[in-house]
Amino acid sequence: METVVDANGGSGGWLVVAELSHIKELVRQLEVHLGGPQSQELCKHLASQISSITERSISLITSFRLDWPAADVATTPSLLSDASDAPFKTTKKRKTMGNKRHQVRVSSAGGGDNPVDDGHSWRKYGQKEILGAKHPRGYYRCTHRHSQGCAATKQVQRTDDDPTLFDVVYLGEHTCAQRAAAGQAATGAQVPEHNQDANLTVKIEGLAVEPELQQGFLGTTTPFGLVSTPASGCLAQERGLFSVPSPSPATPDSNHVVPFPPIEVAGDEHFGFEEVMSASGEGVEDLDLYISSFLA
DNA sequence: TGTATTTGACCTTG
DNA sequence: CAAGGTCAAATACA
Repeated sequence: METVVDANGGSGGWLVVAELSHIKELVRQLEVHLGGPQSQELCKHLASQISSITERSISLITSFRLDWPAADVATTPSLLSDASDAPFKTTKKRKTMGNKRHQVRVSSAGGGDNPVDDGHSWRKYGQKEILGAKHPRGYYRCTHRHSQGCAATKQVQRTDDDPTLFDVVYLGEHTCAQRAAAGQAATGAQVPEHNQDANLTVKIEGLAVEPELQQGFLGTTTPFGLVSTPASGCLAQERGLFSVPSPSPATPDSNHVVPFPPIEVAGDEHFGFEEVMSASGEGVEDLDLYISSFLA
């Protein structure tokens, strides 16, 4: 199993997260050793490490901001604005159901139309040709829409430049009690077809820094901060904690689904990772502030 | 036979 | 009015 996770088509996003995770750990150590017997030397050493890692993170952030594909640049500004929630390359702003919106970019090596089993069972209810896009957009709603009134929907669209890549937009919150089923879905119990999680690559457009996710995400000890703990509920699943079938060894031709918090666009209490990256263009001091918030 | 998908029509929004 | 989003009848599939 090989896991390819990415913020912008490279490995920079995860590297930054790994670095930030490292910083957080160092800060924790710093707090522990403050006032201790050898605190001065130790704290100096830790502070110096924090400083150098922070600088590395800054350069990483800066570099993959420059690496942004044109399509993403076209899309991203709208994602950062509450007033504009048009997905992908659209020119029209349209109000869609619910306030919650997350976008992830997912790749399917299997080549199917449904790129990822995200732990929920979805029912397709429409498909539409989108102006300016080479591929139609598929519309999915939660299978439990009628039985439990679950309002979650998602939109899946192949990217223009890479047919194996999908942009997936999650809209609305899952209110269904599908938690148990979601766990089973990783083993193929709930999703009747297109369950390709044995052959998947997930590329992350960005991440939201949510308190509960920070803890799981940054506090993890797995490589690149992959969260292997089960999601705490339907909501957490919906927020993009993709199911992880098994942490098996990497092989060149297979991937597994990666848990990762996708962009959360609407939500006052959260800020997106891309906002952090935007801040990098406005000076290091601002960025440090953002990173501080990130770690807070 | 029940459930999921397809697809054209209709609705909503800017 | 154009384009995105949803509905629902027809169809496919297990």
